[in-house]
Amino acid sequence: MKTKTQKTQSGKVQLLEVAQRLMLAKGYTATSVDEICQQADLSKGSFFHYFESKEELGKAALDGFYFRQKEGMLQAEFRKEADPLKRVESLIDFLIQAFKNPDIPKSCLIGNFSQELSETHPEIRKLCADHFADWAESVKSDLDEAKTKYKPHTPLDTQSIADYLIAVIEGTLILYKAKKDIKIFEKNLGHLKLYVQSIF
Amino acid sequence: MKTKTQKTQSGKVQLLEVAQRLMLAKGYTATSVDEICQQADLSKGSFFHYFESKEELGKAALDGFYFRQKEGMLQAEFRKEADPLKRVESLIDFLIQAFKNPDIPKSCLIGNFSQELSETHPEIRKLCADHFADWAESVKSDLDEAKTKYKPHTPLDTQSIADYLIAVIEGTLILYKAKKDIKIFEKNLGHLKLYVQSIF
DNA sequence: CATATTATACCAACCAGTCGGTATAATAAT
DNA sequence: ATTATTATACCGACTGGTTGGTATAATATG
Repeated sequence: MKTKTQKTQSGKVQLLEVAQRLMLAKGYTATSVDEICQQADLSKGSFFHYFESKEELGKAALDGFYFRQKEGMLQAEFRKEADPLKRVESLIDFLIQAFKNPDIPKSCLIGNFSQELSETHPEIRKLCADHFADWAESVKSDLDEAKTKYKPHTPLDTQSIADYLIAVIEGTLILYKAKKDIKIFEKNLGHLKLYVQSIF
Repeated sequence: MKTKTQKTQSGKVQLLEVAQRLMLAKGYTATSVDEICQQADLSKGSFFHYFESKEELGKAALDGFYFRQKEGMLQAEFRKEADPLKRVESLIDFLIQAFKNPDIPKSCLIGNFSQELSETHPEIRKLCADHFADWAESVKSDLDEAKTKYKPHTPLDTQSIADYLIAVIEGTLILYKAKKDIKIFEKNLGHLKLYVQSIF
């Protein structure tokens, strides 16, 4: 019956989870392979059995992070909302609520890696750009639907509005890390929501 | 007459400039004291003559960065604009123009340090929070003036609008580092400007 | 048996920081 | 004015520890 992983997760998954947690908090460079192994209760030999380098682990952690975020979004309740504009507004409300949850890390691996590694790790920079683009695309498709439905008088560049939404989130995370005041999420995302409403 | 430092800058200034440049590009952790010394053409002995630790250098570089940015803002032409609302709009235009200049680094030491060090270096985190607060205060005072002058119908939380402006800038920098497309500044700051106009 | 997983031992390079010392110049004492 | 004292700027070797990474072997697992 208990054929696979009954006591604990596989070594690879464990390493990825620890790496993600540490890198969300301290970034890529300040997170050492040794510390990851320690906290994953595995040896360095195991680490380099699963990942051929720290950078490969970084890429895997980044992909895993984005995949989980995307899954969480797609399966969230607000996605069932029929009206596309309300769906965008609900996305913002969903984020406001999510950031109120103390168990949700106030950090984004894509933003962290983009800031820290864009000049030194070109492949990771590219991955960040791709994930940002994919994220923006999913927002853009709702905005396009809303545009078709509500035909606003002013011309709308939905792509750049989606990018803007991401920038507000990433910037708010940075501000939060300095101030450590959770209210910044509600306030900033509130402004963003008002803006989206104002242009439709 | 020429009593002091006519040929080259003092060692301390040189170290600070190199540190700022490297940390703007690669962050704090990935920038080693050795590399700073190499590029500043000074020995490690000299480094620790001027700074008692790497963290103290980080603080000094952070303060210096903010001071320069603030000076640049205060002396900019748009500050002479009499109308407070136009002054805020001109600030945004000023930033759009500034980011078009290839010589201006597309990076903010306050944002970088906040993201990278907030969990590990509490004193630096505090410094970031203070600088963000000071920056926001300068924006808020213009917004307050505009509020008094134009008496908008909707109630305005000028403090949170100022924070929002900073978040948009910081988030846009992160997006830029991934995408490396300079147009993101004009687009995102354009949305911000529209929002500010819409609420007055 | 063979393959996947884990551990141990090790490495060279690099890390922040220390140390003892020198060269120079400003200041004080004679 | 000359000498003694002190402070500043700087150097480069060195330390203990950490870094990412490797080589090899033990242990599971199928």
